[in-house]
Amino acid sequence: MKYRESEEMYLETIYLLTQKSQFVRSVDICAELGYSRPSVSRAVGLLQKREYIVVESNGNILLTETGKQRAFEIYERHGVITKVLVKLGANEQLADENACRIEHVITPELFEVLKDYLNK
Amino acid sequence: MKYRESEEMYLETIYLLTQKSQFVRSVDICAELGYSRPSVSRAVGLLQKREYIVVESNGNILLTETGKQRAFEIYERHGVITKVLVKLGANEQLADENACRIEHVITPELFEVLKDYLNK
DNA sequence: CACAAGTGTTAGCATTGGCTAACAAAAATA
DNA sequence: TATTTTTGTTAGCCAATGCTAACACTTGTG
Repeated sequence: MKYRESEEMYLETIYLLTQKSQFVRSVDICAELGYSRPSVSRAVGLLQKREYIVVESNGNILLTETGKQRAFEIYERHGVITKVLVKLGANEQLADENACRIEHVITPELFEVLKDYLNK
Repeated sequence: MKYRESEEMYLETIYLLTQKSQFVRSVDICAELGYSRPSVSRAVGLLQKREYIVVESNGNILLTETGKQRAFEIYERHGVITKVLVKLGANEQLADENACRIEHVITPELFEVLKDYLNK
């Protein structure tokens, strides 16, 4: 039904954490997002069911190919939007904060427009 | 808890409908938003409880001062965002569609930045 | 080894916000 | 006038998503 904003945040977070540590556990996501363990636990379960991640027996969380792809898309959107906002006059912090919200709602077509804008 | 996106959509819709017809009933909102009567009925009840609208005995819906203010803010955000997106290269339709989503999530600070961008 | 701390899960609550089914009242039409 | 249509409401379903309380298992340390 909805665009599942929270799912995207979880994926993006896992992607970012994977960049820096190889080992990502539920509790790391809690720390990063500031959510409770039960909330993250359930979200992780859903991501698993939707085959975006695999959870190893030791608790290590890995992105599947699909998950990686999806996560990267979001990460990329985030970067592009941030740069656009900075170009429009926002400071880094403001741009980043708003990119974080906008990244979940724009259409793919608009994303293309924004990319073109950056490259021109 | 959340930014109550749907509340904003309802307010904006009522505002727009008011512009063209003076008389706005629940069923008009249904038509405009494509939601069911019960959904709109509940939303109207909430807007009333929150004192953004008044519903007359004949079913006519009026924005209160607060509601008008709030609705106009959203409407204004919508316009500004649309213009910005067009300036960045989106066509009218795409810009409008995305403005509709973005308008609910950006911070007031970013809105100021966007306004400045348009006026420079 | 024993207890404490860390980590994950289960159960269950709350809110937002869409829906259908079904009913009631008002308005329009035959 | 009588029937149909329109409109609004009530009841209750469902998914997403946050939370706390409480339990269990693992790990690490005195």
